[in-house]
Amino acid sequence: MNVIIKKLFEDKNLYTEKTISVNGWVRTIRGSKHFGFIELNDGTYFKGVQIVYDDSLSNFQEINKLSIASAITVIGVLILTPDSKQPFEIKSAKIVVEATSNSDYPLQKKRHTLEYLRTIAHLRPRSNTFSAVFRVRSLVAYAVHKFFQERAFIYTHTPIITGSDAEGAGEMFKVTTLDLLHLPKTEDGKINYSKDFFAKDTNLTVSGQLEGEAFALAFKNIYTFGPTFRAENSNTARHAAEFWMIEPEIAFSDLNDDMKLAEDMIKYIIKYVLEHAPEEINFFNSFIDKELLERLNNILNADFSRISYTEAIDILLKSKKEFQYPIKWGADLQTEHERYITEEVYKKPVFVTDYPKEIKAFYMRLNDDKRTVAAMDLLVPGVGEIIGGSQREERYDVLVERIKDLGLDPEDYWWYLELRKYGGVKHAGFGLGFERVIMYLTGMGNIRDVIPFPRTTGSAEF
RNA sequence: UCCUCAGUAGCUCAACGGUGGAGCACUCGGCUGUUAACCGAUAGGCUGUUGGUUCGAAUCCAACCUGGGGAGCCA
Repeated sequence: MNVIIKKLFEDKNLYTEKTISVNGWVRTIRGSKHFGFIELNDGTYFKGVQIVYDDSLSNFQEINKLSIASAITVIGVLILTPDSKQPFEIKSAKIVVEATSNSDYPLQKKRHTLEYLRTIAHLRPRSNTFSAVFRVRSLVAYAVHKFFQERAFIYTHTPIITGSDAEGAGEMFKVTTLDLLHLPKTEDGKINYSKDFFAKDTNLTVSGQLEGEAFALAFKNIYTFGPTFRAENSNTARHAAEFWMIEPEIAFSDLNDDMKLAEDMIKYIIKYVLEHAPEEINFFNSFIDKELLERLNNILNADFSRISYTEAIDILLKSKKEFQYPIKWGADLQTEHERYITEEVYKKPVFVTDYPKEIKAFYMRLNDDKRTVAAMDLLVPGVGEIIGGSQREERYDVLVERIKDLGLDPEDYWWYLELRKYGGVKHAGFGLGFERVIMYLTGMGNIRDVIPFPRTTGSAEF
């Protein structure tokens, strides 16, 4: 009976004293003259199973010389070992070598730096750390869907290639089939996009929000979950050129409903991962971030704080702390300000709301004070901004004014504006950086280490 | 893009103006319960690149390349 290792850990009693077979790769091997031990990992579980072998095997010499990463099939009996480090092991009766490896295998039986592991992105998922990271990543993706589906949200696939170049969320990657060496030009010397594949200028999406709003005004509650692209020349541990974003959009809802949804979702995800990946979380708590478990548990039991931008400015002014950047109403909060508020003042996630309209996007709803908009950022200790959202401007005339104020052309937003003409109720939404959630849940400090094959400025290997 | 730190054996690091070392890994040998196994031996290098200073440069200087940390931009 062939069994995956995950099953062995889930229900070891079912297999105790039974003959089973397992497939897997050799993580480490400790051989001596007449017997030896193999730690076998098949990828289905964070931990591996210990294989005991001795010279009763016909191919004992071959097995004893296996190098790390060799693939084998083991047939043997599962034996409980309550006095050892591992709960059970397999006493092998037969070991078949399925694929050999080489002595120059770059992953050694020792600690490697994360920087080195990045240079071998094709092999790093076999390491403990990355095995745990990507197993958690898979779980979180599932938890996101589960959370929304349980609440009757419609999963919406917004376009990856977008014709709207005015989403305003950053530099975009151009999409074209034009011959870059022989670009067609118009009479005034500009590139003639009418000759391009889509007969217009197109880019990779920086947000599915505008299309998401269209669907929210048809399905009430929707969410997107897909790849997002930013061509910013960012060089930080929190930015990637290609990342995944979750963007719920809820109709008949205001900013408070939006924040409630965000808080519920974050807590749901944390709870789900704590329940379904205890081995991985314990590993992160031991080797990556000693305070991870405590922090995650605290969040489950605490209400997220909510303060307005204006209150945040007051707190910063009264803090008497020396900041590199001056505090002034109207200026955007700097990273050092955000960190102070979430890490030192509140020591937990904080929603900051109602920012000055000048520093936020055109689609955010203008508050009655005419100075601020119904925006919210969720700041969390260690990672910074994890969510950015707002109530959307549903008033046609106000929205047109805002578009014009920012020097944009209402013509470019014709369909977005039309949504306000036909049953355009109040609605709100937010964008959640998927990778930033993974960072928060694992304690990993660099976004490059929570994406299987990360794309960042100057780097698209693999 | 800016600031800052660092590039030495496969990996992690030492040597900081005067003949480049260690641990681990690899290879070989030993070992009857290991679990980052242990013990012994062998081997492994044009010190990121290019130029400069010097009798002499891994070491000092400059530029570039690559990577880390911070900032801006944001998710």
